Amino acid sequence: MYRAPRGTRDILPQEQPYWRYVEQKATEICRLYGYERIDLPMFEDSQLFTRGVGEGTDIIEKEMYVFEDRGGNSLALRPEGTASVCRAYLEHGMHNRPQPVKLYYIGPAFRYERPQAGRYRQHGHFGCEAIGDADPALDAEVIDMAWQFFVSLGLGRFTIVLDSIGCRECRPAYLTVLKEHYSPHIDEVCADCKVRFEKNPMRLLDCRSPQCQTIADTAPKSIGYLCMECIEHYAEVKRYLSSLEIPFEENPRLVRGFDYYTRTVFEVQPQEGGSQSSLGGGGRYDLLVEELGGKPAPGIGFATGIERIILGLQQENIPVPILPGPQLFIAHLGDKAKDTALKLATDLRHNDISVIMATGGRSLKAQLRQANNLNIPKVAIIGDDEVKAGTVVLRDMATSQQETVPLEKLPELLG
RNA sequence: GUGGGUGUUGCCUAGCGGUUAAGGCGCCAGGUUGUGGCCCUGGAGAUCGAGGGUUCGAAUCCCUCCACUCACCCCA
Repeated sequence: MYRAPRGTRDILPQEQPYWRYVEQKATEICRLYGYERIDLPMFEDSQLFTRGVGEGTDIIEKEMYVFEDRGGNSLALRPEGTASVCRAYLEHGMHNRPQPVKLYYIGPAFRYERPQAGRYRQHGHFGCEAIGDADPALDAEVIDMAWQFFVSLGLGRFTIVLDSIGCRECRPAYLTVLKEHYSPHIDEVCADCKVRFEKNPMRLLDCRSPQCQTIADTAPKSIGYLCMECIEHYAEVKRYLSSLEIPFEENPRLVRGFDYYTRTVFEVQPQEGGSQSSLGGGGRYDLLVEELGGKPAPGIGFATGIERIILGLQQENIPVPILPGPQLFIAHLGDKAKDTALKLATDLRHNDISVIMATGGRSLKAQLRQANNLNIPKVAIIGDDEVKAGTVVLRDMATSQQETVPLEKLPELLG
């Protein structure tokens, strides 16, 4: 028997209310903040991600679904959305639109990882990006947006963690200092850190291996080596956040898993419970558009994992709206009645009434049982008598009351 | 990639060396005429994750593999 591939799953009807709820909250927040929806391809030229996200990252090195199509092109299922949005920004000349361009997307992302609670190989992403403005007020607005999103969902137990990791000007000097701190101890650190030291020294900081803790704890922090502009930018972001009364926690070791980040980085972390350390995250990427071959344009954005949000909703017992089911079930007895029933179902649907008609030639008893099991509030019963009289018996399933009504009165009785 | 846990019908579970693998939920049907839910009766549905081994005999013991799951790593 076939099964869904490892790390993928079916989102069954009973779970749909959660997805609809999250999507509805996401689109609502985006509407309020003036973000427009963009739908992006699920696969791209794999180079877009290797150049954008960065070659030294886990996502590119071991988690990307790369494949060659029949034309010999190297493509990759998107592991995240930011690179694609930047590509679209360039491809469609969006620098000619009023800046910043504000876009959001909802859809799956793919990473080849060992699945576990809240982690899938295909997972739902909601993200938004503002490209074309370096104003720290925009950083604050994006963080505010993430905050308001989680608040509007009803989630209570989460924290915003904030850091600044410098820019093209100050990062090189910082990395030099960081490497100087590590080089006397390079034999003591874990195997991963030895690689990080060479390929991606920023990542040394968020190693959690016990043998690296002391050295990571005592390592110089990026915020101590920011240039004047980055210091000011970071101070402004924090000032705006404070005036918006967004609580945040600074963590000088927050690094994030993508190479494109500059200056502001942040993460939304659950305070407890779930083993996954992040509900969402984002940051500024002032060099990415340029790195992808465009005229320089700063950007900032964030992305969230929908499965993890839903997990949080379920853990916190947050009720979500139920989705409406059919309003009417049509039961019938006899061939003529069946003809009438089929036509009635169609007429009612034209009047925007959701109808299920019995099929399969079952007894009336069985048809009513089915209506009951489907939780449909009203049943129209049509037999030979009703066909002759041009009526139906309309039964209320909750009260067991029923009355005979003319066919043509049904739309107004149900509408 | 590394480690732990678990695999018996659509779902939950019993059985842990000896008849046709049992029960609950759900599904389907019946309990006289055209009426659901409660109750009663019946039915369908399981190559006991797969392969191999031990044994007169394996769902049950052993080995291998696979899947699921949780955690690490990393991330949404």
